[in-house]
Amino acid sequence: MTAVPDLSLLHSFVTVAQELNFRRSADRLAIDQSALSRRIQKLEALLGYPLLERTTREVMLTQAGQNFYDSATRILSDYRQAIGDARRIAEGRTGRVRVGYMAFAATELMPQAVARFETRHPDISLELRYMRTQGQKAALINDEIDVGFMIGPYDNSECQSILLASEQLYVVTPKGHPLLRKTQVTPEDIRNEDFILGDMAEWGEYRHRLGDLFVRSGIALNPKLEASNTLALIGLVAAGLGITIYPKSLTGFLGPGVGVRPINNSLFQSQTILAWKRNNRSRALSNFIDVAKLGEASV
Amino acid sequence: MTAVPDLSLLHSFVTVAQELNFRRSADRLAIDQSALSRRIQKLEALLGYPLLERTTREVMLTQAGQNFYDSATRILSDYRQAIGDARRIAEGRTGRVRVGYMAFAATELMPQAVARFETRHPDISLELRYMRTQGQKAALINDEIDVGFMIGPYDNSECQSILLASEQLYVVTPKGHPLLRKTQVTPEDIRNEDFILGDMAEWGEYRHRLGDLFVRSGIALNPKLEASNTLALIGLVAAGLGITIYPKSLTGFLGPGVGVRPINNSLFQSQTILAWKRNNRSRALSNFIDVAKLGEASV
DNA sequence: ACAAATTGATGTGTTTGTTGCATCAATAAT
DNA sequence: ATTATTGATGCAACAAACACATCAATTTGT
Repeated sequence: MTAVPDLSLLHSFVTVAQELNFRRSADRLAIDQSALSRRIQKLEALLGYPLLERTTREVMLTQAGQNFYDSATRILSDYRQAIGDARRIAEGRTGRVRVGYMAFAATELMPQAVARFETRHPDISLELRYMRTQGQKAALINDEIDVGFMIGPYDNSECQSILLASEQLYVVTPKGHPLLRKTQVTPEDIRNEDFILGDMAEWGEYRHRLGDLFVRSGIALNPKLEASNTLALIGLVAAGLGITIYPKSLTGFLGPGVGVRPINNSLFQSQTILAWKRNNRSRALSNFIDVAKLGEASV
Repeated sequence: MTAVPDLSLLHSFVTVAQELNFRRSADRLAIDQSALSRRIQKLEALLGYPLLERTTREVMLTQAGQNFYDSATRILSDYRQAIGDARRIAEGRTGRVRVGYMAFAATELMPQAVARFETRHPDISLELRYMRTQGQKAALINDEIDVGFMIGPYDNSECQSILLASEQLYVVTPKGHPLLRKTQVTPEDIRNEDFILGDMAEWGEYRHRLGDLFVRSGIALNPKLEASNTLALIGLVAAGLGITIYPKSLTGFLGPGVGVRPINNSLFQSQTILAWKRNNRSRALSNFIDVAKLGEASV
């Protein structure tokens, strides 16, 4: 590894190269002229070639010195830039937060958090990535995202999370379905309905959560059909092949062919959490979390 | 001006960021672990923000640290590159030599020197500029060229020169001219000839030199015609309007309409020198001079 | 469950390197 | 000829960085 002269030497040289006068340069550097003279000597000794041509009356740059000066100023400037960049990141005034989000947060929670964040922290860039809950968990562990809007709860020693929203689940039925005659339905009401759900690949975590809910309510969850596409799923419901269950935030996006009713049971909630890795000390991230908390569930 | 941490600190940080272990890093840096620990502390204190997250068992980069590391490696790499570039220039292994040349050197001296130089120093680029002797002198003083092939001698305290060639002067006459009956002519033979010379603007230095020669030979130099263009000048000679005087190296480029004879007098020589500024310490230049010397006059 | 090893941090005396002061020789200006 | 200014240098004083020994915290090995 090549010997790399200290920055004090480099800075001294740059000053002398600008002033072409040791005494004035020494004044600017606030050191003695002799010290500066020795610094330049040391620099040249380390490099192994002269940078300055000096007589007792005049100082001028050698060709190598001219070239080195050009490089040195650029390097010092880059260095200061790097220090400033890192400072901005450390202070959270810039940087980047990679945000994962899934469908249930896509309509309200994530957009609102993002909107608040952008006004408060315009210097911090956000990268939004649509990922399902499972993918977000893996992405968090692998440091591919910094924070994720996902279905909760999530217990993992490496991660921390807060509950952002607990929203009522709704049944989605074809238009004219008997359930729509009531203003709200109970778990009992849907015990014998046919269910159409997204397949495990697409709805993995949600399916697990729903399965859990039904077990705890003493109802069997037997999906009659599976659909891998949301539009297709709603289409199947509208076609009268069965019903499905959606969180409230998505009930406004279902089109005209279906009707919705809330499930009147405190268990039938979908929790959306915000999760991040504990060891991620990014200031930008903590800023994002703070902002996202403003929409936190008051439950 | 922002405080700029020393390179030893920067280098230490880069090492730790790579090893993520203080002891191993200290070994690599060949210093004590405690010294390294303090270096990192000092760096962070200078910057004002932490770069590393350390527990007693683990070291990891903060975001600012990661960013700073990326910048730091690039900066160190640029720095080493700059040192190497300047070294190559200092050693004359790269660089640029601006060469001025005039007509008398254009056919042999300059091309041969350039050819030798390009094989020996392929990394050094040459810039060739056609200039007359007077122009070269001004260009040397003004640092517009590094070295010049010109008519000598040249005495100037700022410049140094070596004699490259001293070539015989030839009379150039129309075909069938009486002087051509002799194998060589004397100054006396041309005492009463009509002379056609280039004008002062084009032939300035050469005219001065010729005038000097004629005075020292006791012969008046009365140009009958002046031409500003070399081809026109030779045309006028071929047309029988007079004779002119050329150095040997150019006698092969005169076309069919004229004849040439050497002037049998040791004074009638044209000296071509290589001149450069004394304070030009460019290694590339001294390399060029060394190569050009190989064609030096043995006189 | 307990001892041994490994982590980074810290207290302390020593050393190395840098500085400022005074002065020098060389050169330019007056 | 005198004076002022240039960068370089000898030397003593100082400050910063260092190695050594040790610490508390934590993991590893048995």
